Amino acid sequence: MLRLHTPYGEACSIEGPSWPAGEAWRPGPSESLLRQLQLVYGIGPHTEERLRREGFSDLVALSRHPRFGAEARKVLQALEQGDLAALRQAGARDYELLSYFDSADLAVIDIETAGFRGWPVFLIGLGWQEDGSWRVRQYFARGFEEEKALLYLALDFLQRFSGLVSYNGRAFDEPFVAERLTYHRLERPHFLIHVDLYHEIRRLFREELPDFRLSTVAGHLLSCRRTADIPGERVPELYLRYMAEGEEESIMPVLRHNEADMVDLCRLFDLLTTGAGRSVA
DNA sequence: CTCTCGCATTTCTGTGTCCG
DNA sequence: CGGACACAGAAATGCGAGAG
Repeated sequence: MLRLHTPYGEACSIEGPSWPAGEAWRPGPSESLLRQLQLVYGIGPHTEERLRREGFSDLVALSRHPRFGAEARKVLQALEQGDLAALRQAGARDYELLSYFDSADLAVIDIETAGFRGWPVFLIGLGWQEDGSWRVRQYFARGFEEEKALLYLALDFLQRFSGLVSYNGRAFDEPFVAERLTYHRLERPHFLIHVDLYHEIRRLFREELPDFRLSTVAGHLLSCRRTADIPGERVPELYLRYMAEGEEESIMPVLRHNEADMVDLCRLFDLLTTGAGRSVA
């Protein structure tokens, strides 16, 4: 555990594991987006199927259609220019816009907090790709008084990334951190894309999984079993005990839990984007 | 051209589920 | 406990074909 100095006091960083990443992709419009006729206003599932039967297999073909051609050309232009706002407007999800980003521009994030609302954040796990490898790092606050320094360190590190990857982070991690930044009068960072794997995995594996908690999903899709992991709801209790008693042993299960979540998240990301990550890290 | 009917799409409303 | 999103079903809107 490394003690780091900031303008707002001290916090800690912990270097995590590193392992080979899945194959990188070439940024640009993706094939699957080009085949999505429903990006054109006025086309739903039924019309898309009918158009396909008539031979309009992608947006390029549809651009010659008498009725939908003009609108299809607009979508094509947005695809070529990488106009993320227009593509979102047309119905593209952030996951589908990933192809416009280099994998090195994305940071995976998972936070641990002392409670659900109004409580401080005390641990921020970050994962990223560097030279073809995944790397994981944690920023840790040993007490509530170190939260601002922790946020400063995480923010400083995140500056080099333009996108976020999380699990339920749109609803939890991002608004939670935003609220803590406002509390500490720190500026909120802006990301061009936020891929929330929770919703994507729910859509893709709706029929196959009993529930969609991260541990369940990782157990099924990554064939990994966590030994002696703590459930998330015990995190606040263990952190409060750690602060009261100062015993490093009480917080170790939480640090390991967050690290395991981070590794699982990075590997799930690899699995969805490149099909890699099935092997045990 | 105008009106109407039937179907497809969009919008609205409600419910369930994850995160510590 | 709050908030974002997916999904499902209902209500509203839009479009095109056919008849007068």
